[in-house]
Amino acid sequence: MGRAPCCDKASVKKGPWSPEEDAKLKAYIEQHGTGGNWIALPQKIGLKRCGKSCRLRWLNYLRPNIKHGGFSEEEDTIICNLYISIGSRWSVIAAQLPGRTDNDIKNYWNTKLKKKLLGKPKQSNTNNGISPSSTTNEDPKEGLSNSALERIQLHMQLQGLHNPLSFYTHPQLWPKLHPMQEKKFQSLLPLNNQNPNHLQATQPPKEADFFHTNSVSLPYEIPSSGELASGVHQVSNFVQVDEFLNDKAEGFMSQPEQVPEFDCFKEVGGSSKDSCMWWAAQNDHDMRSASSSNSWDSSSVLQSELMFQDFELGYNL
DNA sequence: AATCAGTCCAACCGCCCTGGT
DNA sequence: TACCAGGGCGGTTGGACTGAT
Repeated sequence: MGRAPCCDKASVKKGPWSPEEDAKLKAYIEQHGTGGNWIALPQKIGLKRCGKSCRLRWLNYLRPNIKHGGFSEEEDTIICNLYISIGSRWSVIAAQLPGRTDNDIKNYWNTKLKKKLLGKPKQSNTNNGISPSSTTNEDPKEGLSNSALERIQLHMQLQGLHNPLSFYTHPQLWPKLHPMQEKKFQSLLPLNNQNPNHLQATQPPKEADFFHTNSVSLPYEIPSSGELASGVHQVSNFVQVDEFLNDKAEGFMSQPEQVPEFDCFKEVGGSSKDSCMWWAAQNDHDMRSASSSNSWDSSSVLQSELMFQDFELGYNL
């Protein structure tokens, strides 16, 4: 079975667009608009292209005011913050960057920015053995999504830490949760660990407990137990954290009173930009000077509805 | 000069969502 | 309410390009 194709694949042209095809498509849309039907559009103008292909070509290349390449540091900041907050929702991220397309941002992230931010695998201890490349394999179905892993890594770096686990040993660095989220987060903790004020374990975890609880195996190098200080915030099931990060956990959305300020936008547009400019130190990975502010407000995911509104504005040209 | 590996990015694929009937 | 077509989106692919050997 399977869904019927949107067009006759045998009779449509694939591959790179020719200047003539571009000109045809652009001229027609500028004059008549899309007519609300991409599927029928190529037949109208005599293009042997799939309607979806036309739509993609228009949105990603022919649309007016499209920018290609040359991402600024401010754009990097926005992309990074939004990726941490909402994950790989490229269309939403693109809506915050005028002239940028989701495809462009996605490509930029996958080919450049991710490497720039997470760094390449190193033998040194500058990133404590965490290897971005290692997050792309090793049976991801048993653990966190790659996206969630990257976001955790990025957030750790945003905290300006060499040792990712030290994040969990410094409660002052933990992200500020919205009361509703904190309540939900508490429900993910072991019963003996539900102190709403401290989010601290009552005893040090065993080695690698944090990453291996519930047989979830993470592709991280786990430090020795000696590196784990007491007070580690232990979560019983990391998959639940993945859901938490990915906004899958119930009870967070669609309640207007839960919509807080969107910190990352304040930082980008406001004066406290310092906390986002941490990659300026990318060459030496010296994050010690980075802001200690809790720039990652997990509740920012609650802003997705607002961002979708922006997205609509951005694409309803 | 030839070959290989890595990078980049335009374009495609296929699933999910939504609106119309 | 169920079904269907089209739109939207994220993930992936393939080919061109570049740099290293």
